[in-house]
Amino acid sequence: MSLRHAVLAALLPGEASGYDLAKLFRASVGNFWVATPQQLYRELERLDEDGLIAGHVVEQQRRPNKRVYSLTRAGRAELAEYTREPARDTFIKDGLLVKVQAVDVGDQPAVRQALQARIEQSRARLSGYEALRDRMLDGASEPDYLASAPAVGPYLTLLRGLRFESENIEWAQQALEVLERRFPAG
Amino acid sequence: MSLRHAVLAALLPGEASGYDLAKLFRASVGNFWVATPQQLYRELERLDEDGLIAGHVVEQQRRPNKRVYSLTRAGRAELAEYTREPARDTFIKDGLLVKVQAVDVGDQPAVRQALQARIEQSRARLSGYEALRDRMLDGASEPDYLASAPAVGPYLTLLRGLRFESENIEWAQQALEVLERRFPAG
DNA sequence: ATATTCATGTAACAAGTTACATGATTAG
DNA sequence: CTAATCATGTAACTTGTTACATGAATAT
Repeated sequence: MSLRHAVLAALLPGEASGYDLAKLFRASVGNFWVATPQQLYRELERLDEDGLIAGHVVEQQRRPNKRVYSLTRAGRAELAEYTREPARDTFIKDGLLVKVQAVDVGDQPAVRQALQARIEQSRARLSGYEALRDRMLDGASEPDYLASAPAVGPYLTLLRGLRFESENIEWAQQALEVLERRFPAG
Repeated sequence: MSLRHAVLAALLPGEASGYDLAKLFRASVGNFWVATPQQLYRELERLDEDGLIAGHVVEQQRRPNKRVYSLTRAGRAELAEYTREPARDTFIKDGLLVKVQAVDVGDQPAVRQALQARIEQSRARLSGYEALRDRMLDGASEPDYLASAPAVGPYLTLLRGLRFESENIEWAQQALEVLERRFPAG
């Protein structure tokens, strides 16, 4: 299990609350590790118990108080250790592909709609990632950024997200074209 | 949960034993749904109980007997129904990306090795998918196949696998180049 | 000789999902 | 005035993982 390492890696750029992490996992980190807020809150408790992160309560006037966590030295060491361990394979589950596999016995219009929805979702994510990249680059060229930035890991994973979503769009469009030729009416 | 639908979809092209399915899920289906043999055996029992698949024992002389399952009418209907249901998002967990995210505090040579291993794994899978595609096409051109084949779903999901693995290779190569420039020594 | 393939399972444990629960604030 | 955001959790239930278990046949 390495939800714990995904959480540690997500905390690398800086401290965050459970709520912040939930947003991060919906946005950028979600590209390579999916987790629900409930999983995150539970994992944060454990990481805190194990001394890999340290939390402190930030009192707020107009908002509920929040507990903000950051990596401890032990947490950083644990992450470094993780990069040395053999990792399990990519783990993917994509219901849309199950639908496409079943399209010949299924409901064609429904499958097309699902493909169309995927295209739109991927476009939205792409925009989000492009905005994130622009914020990271902050006007610099990519080579300059990669040479001078304090860290390149988050940029590389972002690149992967960009590629993955573009790929999704292209494949879904190809699938739609095939289905249109195959079932011209419905 | 739709391991059950992934299993039903995997049985679409024809009957299979638990062992056969385990191989399928390692090979082609594993592109969009990962499952271990244990999960599969358990799910096959349930699907059988629920009447969505039917199994019969095939007695073999030189091999252990096997239980071979095929879709029932109810199973096919369940799959068709699934194509109409709203699906959850892509669900991805990729430890390699966690390592890359952590590369700046981690062990660079280890991360590079992991990237290299991913490239080799993806190349092997690509070859497997290409062989599968050639067997499906059986000498026909893609448009001819798509027009005349009894089903297009399995071909479309295979295309996705091909794209996904090519993509993996390109991204990993890009990441390696970035790391080589960033950490020229180690 | 040794490893891999064929073929199926049980049991204990760990992790993930879903529903429920609360409650103030701010943006539209 | 309604929806979304901020902020965190509990509890019940469903899944998934790992280790163990067996045993013959075939490929190297």
